Amino acid sequence: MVRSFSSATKRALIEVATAQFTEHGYRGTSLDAIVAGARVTKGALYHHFSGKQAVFEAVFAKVEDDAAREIKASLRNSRDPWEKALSGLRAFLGVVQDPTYQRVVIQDGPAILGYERFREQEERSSYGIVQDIVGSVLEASTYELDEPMKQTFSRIFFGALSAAGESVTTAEDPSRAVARIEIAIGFILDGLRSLADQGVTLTDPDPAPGPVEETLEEPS
Amino acid sequence: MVRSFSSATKRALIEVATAQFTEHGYRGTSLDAIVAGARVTKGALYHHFSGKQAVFEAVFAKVEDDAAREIKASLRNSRDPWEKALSGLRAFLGVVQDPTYQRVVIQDGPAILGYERFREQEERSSYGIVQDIVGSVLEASTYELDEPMKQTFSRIFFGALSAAGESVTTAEDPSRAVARIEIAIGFILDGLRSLADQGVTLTDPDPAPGPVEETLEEPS
DNA sequence: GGAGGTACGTACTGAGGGTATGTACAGAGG
DNA sequence: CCTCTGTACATACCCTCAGTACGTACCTCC
Repeated sequence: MVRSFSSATKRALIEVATAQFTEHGYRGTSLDAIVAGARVTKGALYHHFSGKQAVFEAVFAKVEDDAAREIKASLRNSRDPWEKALSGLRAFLGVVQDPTYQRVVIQDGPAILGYERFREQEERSSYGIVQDIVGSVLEASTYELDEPMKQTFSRIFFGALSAAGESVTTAEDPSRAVARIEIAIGFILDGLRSLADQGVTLTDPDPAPGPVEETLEEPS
Repeated sequence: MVRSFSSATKRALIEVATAQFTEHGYRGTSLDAIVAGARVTKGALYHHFSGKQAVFEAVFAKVEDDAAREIKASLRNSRDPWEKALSGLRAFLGVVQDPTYQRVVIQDGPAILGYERFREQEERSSYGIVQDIVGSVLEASTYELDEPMKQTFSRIFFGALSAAGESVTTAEDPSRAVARIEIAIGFILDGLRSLADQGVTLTDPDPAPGPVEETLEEPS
């Protein structure tokens, strides 16, 4: 998890690759360009990585790691779950404005890693954080909430945040876009909070599926 | 917009390409495989398309088009904005379970088209629909809502729906996942509705940006 | 001091996207 | 009937680039 030192060559390769992937994307970046930038040859690259995709994965992991670290750091000061959600949101909106994060994680990530691996990676970083926050917020706003529903809400909010973040990047005035997003998310959270006072129950419908699922039926 | 007939060869190419892209993704599909499947040669392909990317764009456009048509059809029966939102949601969750939609639009789309063009395309189809629904729902739930905030809410909801849809595809039991999502979205909508009764105002902060913005302050 | 492992460099191969050119055919005009 | 031109392909070739095979310098430890 530390990824620690590695060799200087490997660090250089990742550094150059990060820049290249950010500027030209995965497809637009050749291994020759990477090794030239790092002042080595393909022999060196293939000594440290199994191929182009492995280089991308290393870059991806580092970018995600840095993002997660930054967001986590922003949560240190908040205690109240609602306040925590807001500061986490601000940090996330900052991260998502980073061109490298946009290109590597959002744009190329799903296609290159494949959706399975992409989600696994996100699970360990930004999504994991969102999951924690959403969980604590929802636990504070309803009387009953089971695990599946918590997952569902987390997914929904994570998607909302991602889309919101992306919209910031293309906005003519990013800072005002961020302000609008905070208002919108805050509005949604207010709505949830107002329901909390009424004590709502949120559980998975049909919670015990049972081992008897032989019925293979055609849905029309 | 009709894309009408074209030649039989072009249709065959798009058809085969759609299948190949769905199964092996953009990178995993070779032009040789496409032309072989369509019983023609590369000469034919390059007569109808400017290259591999153009083939993908044609496939993408068709998939998005079909999806939008399906969702729109589901809205015919509903009049109430809240009810409309729910039936649109169900249709969207259905569309997103299509493997072709997953692979072509969600997974490969952003990377191949580039984020700019990807968004432009979505603007014209699924996102446009979401925008309409979100707009009418929000207009029914607040007294004041300006255009920028409407856009912001649409982005957020669209991201939420996309993420929710994607989570369906990887769920062990998709039908239950859909049920959970409907509950979650319904819960959020309930929250918004409860705020509507209180008459909230949602407008862009600092609507007149004005040239005087010298105050650069650190939020700490 | 030589034996083995690490960290590269060099030269090559193959796949695949793209191009240049040839060709069959269908209508239009003389 | 016969060129003439544009369309709709087919064939052959090129070129980039990921991946591989192999060689080599250096360092360590016995």
